[in-house]
Amino acid sequence: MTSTQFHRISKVLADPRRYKILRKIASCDEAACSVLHSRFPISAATLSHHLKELSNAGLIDTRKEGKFMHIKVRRKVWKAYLDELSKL
Amino acid sequence: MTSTQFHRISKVLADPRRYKILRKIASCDEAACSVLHSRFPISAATLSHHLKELSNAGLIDTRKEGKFMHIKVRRKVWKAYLDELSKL
DNA sequence: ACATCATTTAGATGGTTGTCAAATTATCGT
DNA sequence: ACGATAATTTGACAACCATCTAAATGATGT
Repeated sequence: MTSTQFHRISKVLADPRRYKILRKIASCDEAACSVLHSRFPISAATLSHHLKELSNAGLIDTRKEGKFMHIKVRRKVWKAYLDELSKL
Repeated sequence: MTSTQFHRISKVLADPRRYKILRKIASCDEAACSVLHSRFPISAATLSHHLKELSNAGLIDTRKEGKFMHIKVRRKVWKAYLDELSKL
């Protein structure tokens, strides 16, 4: 894990709502964008923004199926991030 | 660890320089404020600001000895934070 | 009492960030 | 081709944040 990615992940975790979104995604094998939208009291644009931030940080994988977007947590990246933190 | 403290710590870790400061403190048993200041290219006011953020998040303990300030990482809080993250 | 030192606080500044509405894009059903 | 749907992008806005200088505070030495 590069220093750049490490700090990207740290920044992304700074927003409580975004962290909740990440936890929601992590609570199932794969999450649908529309389901996330129905669970969080924010606009579709804001949800899209947060998902982009998570994706840019490398924390999630996304795949499109027709109009629908499916998201899953990249467990290996998450583990690497925790390993890095535990070096403090 | 409360949800509030958890998010405070996450926010505090979002700034790369502040994280470096935390690592520096963690690299020795106890760090002196003046030593930290000599090691980071920021003003004393900015260093003070960052130390206050770290303290408010509960990540460090500070003690005064005359004019000098000494700082150490609260290892138990750090461990609790990592434990929480690993629940994802 | 006064000067010096270490640190903190106050206020200003410029950059960042989460939120929205509106527009846009891509997909699907008719 | 067209309308509806799911999701993204754009631009604006308000709030947040790291940085600075200057001033203030408290401890120390004379």
